[in-house]
Amino acid sequence: MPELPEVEVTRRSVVDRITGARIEALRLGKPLRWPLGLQAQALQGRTVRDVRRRGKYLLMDLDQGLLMWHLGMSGSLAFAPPGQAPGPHDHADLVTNQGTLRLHDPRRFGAVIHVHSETDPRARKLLDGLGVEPLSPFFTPEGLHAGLQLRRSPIKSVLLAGDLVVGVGNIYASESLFLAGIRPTLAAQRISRPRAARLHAAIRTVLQQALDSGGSTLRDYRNGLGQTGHFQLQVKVYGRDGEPCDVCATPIRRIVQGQRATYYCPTCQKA
DNA sequence: AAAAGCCCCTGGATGC
DNA sequence: TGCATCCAGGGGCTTT
Repeated sequence: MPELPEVEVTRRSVVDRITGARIEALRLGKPLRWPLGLQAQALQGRTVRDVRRRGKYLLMDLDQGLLMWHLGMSGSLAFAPPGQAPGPHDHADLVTNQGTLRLHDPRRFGAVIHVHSETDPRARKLLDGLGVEPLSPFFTPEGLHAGLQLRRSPIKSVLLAGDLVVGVGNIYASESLFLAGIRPTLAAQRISRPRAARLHAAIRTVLQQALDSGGSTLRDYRNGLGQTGHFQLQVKVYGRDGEPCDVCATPIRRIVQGQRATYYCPTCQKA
């Protein structure tokens, strides 16, 4: 679920309130994807300095150490109403003097990881292979084109892989390719320079529009204030199998690539 | 080194 | 209503 826009919306909705907070406890529920790393005890008394985002990871800088969060497929991170006990799908409570940040994650693909710093081997293992941030100045048409030249996989799979450009998940990969007019099955290396430039622009446009809409809520997603996103109301192809394309009325098609659903318009997205 | 598959887990929708 | 099946926004790990 949570792709770059959802993670970024979450970050923005919690950063002000959690920054400067003093951690009283980290209470864990059912096990998440990875073990915490250090002792939850070690977090007691630490102060939150900042919350950053790298790809789909939230990086919470502490006065000593770093807390990494991942929302997986079904996770959301939000302040719990005062006094409300954790439910069956609440698996981590960061209790602070400025409120309790609660990770709600029914499928438990999410993670909370405590490391000494970003250069900790455990952190590096997860962060080192990540691609460029699509909304940063380091994401350029030339760089994208050069990276695509090295890949023979279908462009949709390359976008999803996250080692070239981060944060583009299953919804936004389909949406970006639609906006760029590129067929998801096209081998990445066959994308010309001008089309790579269009794709570059499309990725930025789609992610920015999603950010402006507060992300997409298909089922579980909520921001740090418990609010849903609305970008799902603007999708052109994702989840619209058989419905007419907004542009040309051709029925939208659903295929499977790498065990994930892909949606596209066979008319608007030629090869 | 890149690419393809497998798997983690739970709940909701659909179909019989 | 009950049960089986399929599907889901991610991504690390293993194998080829």
